[in-house]
Amino acid sequence: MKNSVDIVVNTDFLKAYLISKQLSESEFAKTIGVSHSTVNRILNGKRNLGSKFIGGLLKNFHDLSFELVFSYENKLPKGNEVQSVI
Amino acid sequence: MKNSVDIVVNTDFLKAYLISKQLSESEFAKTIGVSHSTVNRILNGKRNLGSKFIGGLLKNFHDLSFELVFSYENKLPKGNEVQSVI
DNA sequence: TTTTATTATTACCAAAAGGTAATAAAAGGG
DNA sequence: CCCTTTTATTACCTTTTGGTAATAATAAAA
Repeated sequence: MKNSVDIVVNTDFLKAYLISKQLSESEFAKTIGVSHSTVNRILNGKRNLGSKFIGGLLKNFHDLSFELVFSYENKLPKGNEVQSVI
Repeated sequence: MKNSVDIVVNTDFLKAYLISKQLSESEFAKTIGVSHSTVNRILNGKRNLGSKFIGGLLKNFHDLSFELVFSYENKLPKGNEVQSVI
């Protein structure tokens, strides 16, 4: 399989945003229409983004634009990940 | 589960775009970094969008913007879909 | 019309994302 | 400090998405 491009979220930005708006992960999750665990895992880098998260966020937080919150990340084909040198 | 928002693609627009650019589904798939079957299923409404499709498209086709190709769709919680009357 | 190549569709399976519910951690109130 | 409430984390399972490969459909060439 060739190189693909995933969408990733700027977690530091989003965490700061939630703090500035005094929103808990659960409140945020409820607003964008996903479960609190989904939000938690995404903020902690344990899950990639799905269409629900992206859509829910952009649809419900009009002060957050795609460019502001998300970016692209090149994913190498299976088995070609960069290995740790340690 | 509450109402969630999915991202959907304007299939008519995208199909017309591919024709205008003389791109087959396979060529398009290769460019955006997903398999041809993924493209086919999305164009025919048999699959929802994933982050790879969205990211691959926006990253590789700079004349296509998020607003131009995608839109939002409210999904009702499981078991609350609108039933056919027939 | 048969053969070959390209394009589109789908069955099958693997990987990833999402939810529920249980648990842990943190914050307040007494 | 103990009890309660809110918030965050994760184990377990279900649903959805993605790829490969097989098949079907279409087109182009001889």
